Amino acid sequence: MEQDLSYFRDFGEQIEQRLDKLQNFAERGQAAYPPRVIRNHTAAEAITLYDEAEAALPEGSEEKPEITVQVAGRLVAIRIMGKSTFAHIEDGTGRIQIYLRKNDLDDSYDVFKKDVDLGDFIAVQGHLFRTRTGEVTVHADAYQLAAKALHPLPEKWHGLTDIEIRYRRRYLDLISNSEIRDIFRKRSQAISAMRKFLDNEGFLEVETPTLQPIYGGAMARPFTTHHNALDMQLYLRISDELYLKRLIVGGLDKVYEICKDFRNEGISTKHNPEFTMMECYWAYADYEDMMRLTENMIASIAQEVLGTTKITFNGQEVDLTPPWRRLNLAEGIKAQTGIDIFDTYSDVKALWEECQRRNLKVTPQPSWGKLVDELLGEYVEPTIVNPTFIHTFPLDISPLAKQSPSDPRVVERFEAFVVGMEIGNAYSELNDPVAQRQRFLEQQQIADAESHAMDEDYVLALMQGMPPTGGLGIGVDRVVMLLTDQQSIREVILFPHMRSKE
RNA sequence: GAGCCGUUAGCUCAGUCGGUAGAGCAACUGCCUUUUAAGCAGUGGGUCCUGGGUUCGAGUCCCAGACGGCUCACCA
Repeated sequence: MEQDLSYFRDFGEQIEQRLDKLQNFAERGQAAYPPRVIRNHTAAEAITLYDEAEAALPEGSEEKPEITVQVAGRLVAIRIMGKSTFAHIEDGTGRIQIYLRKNDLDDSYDVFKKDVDLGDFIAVQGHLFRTRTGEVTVHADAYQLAAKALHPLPEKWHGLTDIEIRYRRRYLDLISNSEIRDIFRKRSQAISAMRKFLDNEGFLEVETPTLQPIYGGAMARPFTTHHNALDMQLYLRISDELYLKRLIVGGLDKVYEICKDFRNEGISTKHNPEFTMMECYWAYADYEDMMRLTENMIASIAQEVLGTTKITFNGQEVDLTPPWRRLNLAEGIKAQTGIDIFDTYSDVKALWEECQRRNLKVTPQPSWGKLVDELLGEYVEPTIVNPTFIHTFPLDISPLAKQSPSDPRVVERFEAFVVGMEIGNAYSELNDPVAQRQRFLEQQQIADAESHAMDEDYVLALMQGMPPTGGLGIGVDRVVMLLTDQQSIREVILFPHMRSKE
């Protein structure tokens, strides 16, 4: 069938020119998209090979290494000087310069000048040499087009800076901005390091449902979907907490899962509708054990990825070295505001009036815990730079956490903060089925969109008996933000959520 | 969801008081056999985000909308 190129010709002058060049390859009987090309060395390997061969020569030797390589990559720079040309190709390992001469290549040199473009992939065979300026370069005996690019590359000096295009067409961002590739390499390393740490600690990696009949484990609005064959409404998980704790009931004493959670809420520099969460549960541990686990895990990830636990975030020095500071929530609030949430403001009304005076809003209906949380968010969290565990939370905003034995108003829970950002949340898990059912019922009284749903199937699991357990959730994207010094969560998610055009 | 800012050539950006739409890179045509943001000479390339309005005349002023960024709200 005749190829219809009219669609592509509409993309403009430069695409048309490239289509014509594509045609030229076809007319010469050369494949523009061959099934394979020969590539025996990466760019980095070729350079290392030459460096090492050179170093192996005797001191003061006039000899030069004779090494033939076959490299391939995307053409990212071309400098044509009449009958000779320098160019750079780039593969996943980096860049290498290539050198082409009319003398060596004859007709195919002219083809290169005429029909090969910046952005195309080519395979080059030749011997390595070092240029006058000292750069290891492949002197080409032959080259072959590996894949034609129809679109020109972004500008070579400034790269691609348009944020919208960077996110929507991340491949362009990755092609032209090497520091972006580095961020995502670090993200991958951080997740590997997290797995390695948890595996070493004896945790078992498990997988639990993304599609859930009842959503739970967090206070958030869910995405809903529908299963046709079963004709039932399902929710995309907002958390995997309740499933993981069922596994603790089942005797898997240390489990973790790294997965996407989905929350149908606002988008911001710290929130993406789908985000990556690590949750782990540890039988016979409590929230203080989880603090130690958290600080050791984050420090170990930083060490693995960055080689240090001292980092810079937004110009601030941050030390992730354990042990992290422990700050009692009530004491933190008192220190920043003078408000004593247990004494003067121990009832909702008094605290609410105080918050009103300070122009703080709590929706839809204020409870003591929500007001305390508001004060925390407003006055304490922003002051935190170095990692801090804020612990001992109000009970009414913690329906899955175990009540403190010394004070019925609070639970054994902490949130981990670094540079004003919450990166983790953990507690001694509530394992009393009667108390848990009661807490769910109390949540029903609140009856706002984000109160926790009654989950009788989960209560049934607790009725089977769950050992005392510590649980922890870590916002993986935020940890990556921290490690890569990025202020926006979109910079650490390859394809952040975007509104569709039109 | 609200407020502020932005959207001009493939990319990065100028565009004065409302008066013929500009530069660099990229592209095209020449010259150029060790360059590296190669160089030199020349040429082409525009839905000025979209739709209305004001005006003799709108990239520029007004209104509405789309998309994005930041801040706020909700949240991790």
